[in-house]
Amino acid sequence: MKIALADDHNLMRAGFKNILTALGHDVIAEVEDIPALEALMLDLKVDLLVSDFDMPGGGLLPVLETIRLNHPDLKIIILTGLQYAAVFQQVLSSKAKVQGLLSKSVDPDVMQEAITAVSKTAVSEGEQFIQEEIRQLLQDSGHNLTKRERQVLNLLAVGRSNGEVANELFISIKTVDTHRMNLMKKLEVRNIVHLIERARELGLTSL
Amino acid sequence: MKIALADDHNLMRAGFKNILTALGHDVIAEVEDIPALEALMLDLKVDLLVSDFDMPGGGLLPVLETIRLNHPDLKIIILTGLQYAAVFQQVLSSKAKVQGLLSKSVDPDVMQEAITAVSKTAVSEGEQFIQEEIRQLLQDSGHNLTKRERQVLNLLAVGRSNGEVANELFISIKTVDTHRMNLMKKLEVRNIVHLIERARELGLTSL
DNA sequence: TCCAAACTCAGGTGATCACCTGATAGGTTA
DNA sequence: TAACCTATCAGGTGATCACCTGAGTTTGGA
Repeated sequence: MKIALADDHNLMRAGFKNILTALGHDVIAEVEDIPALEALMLDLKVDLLVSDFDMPGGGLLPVLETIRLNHPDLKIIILTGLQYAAVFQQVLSSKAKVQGLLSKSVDPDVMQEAITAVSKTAVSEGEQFIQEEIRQLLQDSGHNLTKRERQVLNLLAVGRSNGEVANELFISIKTVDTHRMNLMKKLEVRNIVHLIERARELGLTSL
Repeated sequence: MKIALADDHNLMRAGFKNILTALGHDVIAEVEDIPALEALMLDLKVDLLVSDFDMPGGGLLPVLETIRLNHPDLKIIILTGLQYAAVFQQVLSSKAKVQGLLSKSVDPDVMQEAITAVSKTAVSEGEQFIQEEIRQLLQDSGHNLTKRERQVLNLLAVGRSNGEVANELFISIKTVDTHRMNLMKKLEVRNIVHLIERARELGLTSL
């Protein structure tokens, strides 16, 4: 199996490479940020892409979606050190059609299992190998914010005041206030700091 | 060289192990959280401890300080994925007398360099191998919060209001207000969200 | 087409925040 | 001893937050 590796941590990459090589695969390319990944996949042909989720240089998913267009059969396994339910949801529901989702704390054994499982089924079948812990986490998280509420939350999370949010979204301060109140009710908090904190935990902000 | 490895990410550990083994060292123990590390080092004799900084189960440095008491000659290299100046400062100024400080994005080559350098000098000499990037970061960061200001900041960072901080520290709300104002001046921000954010960037909070 | 949800906005209230000046007291260092 | 920093607290002001009720409009789905 020919594999491309993406991770911004050298040591992590070196580790993967060793593990993957030990499993009999060929790591034929490595990159350490999003732009490099995008460039690499323009003309490279690999069977599997193993990529870290949080790398510098942009969002991973949009790039993966682009890559997917030219590589309909490429298997993709994503690793992440993050523990936010919504991150996982984003990954799983992305048009990039990711086949595997693992936490970095995963056992090498489970990783091998994931690779085996992923390599056996075609991308078109839509099968996904999701680590047990992640599956659990996804079940536990229940939130249902509206589009507008997410927008407001994102702006609040980067330190905007009610007034500033109102200006940026072209709505009244009072409307922002209402959204904020609804957000706090839904997320069960009583001040901004906790609101932001909770939002991050759920991965609702744009990080 | 007999080495103990501590990291909560299995893959990372596996990677280290491969690299270290390739360099001719013996990884004779691995742990994945702070309590396990503490327990392990009670009676284990190794030459070098390679440890991740941010692991579950408590703060690393206090445990290292305890370990140091029984292992005056133990070499310690710390790795971290965090990019906060104060984290580095804490590590470097700790009584644990850490010999090496590396980012996880470090080159395996540099890691080898670090191990070599560390293994050559005695702990008592106080030499420290610090990765170039970290050295840079340390130079760029200039802040000087007082003890009380740190306390207040830590409480604010976990979502306490002025009044709550006042109660917990047995001081007046007005005093808290003054501290808060001074904090905002020193950290050059204009509201709590940014204050907390900035504090985290600098690693001033207790994470 | 009709309902429910989402989005919008207003009015009001008390608490808290952000910002200021000024003051007292203890500790450190020059 | 003087200068300085730290920590404490007070008074005040305008802005914002947290919380509530109520209500009109738009939108999407049944």
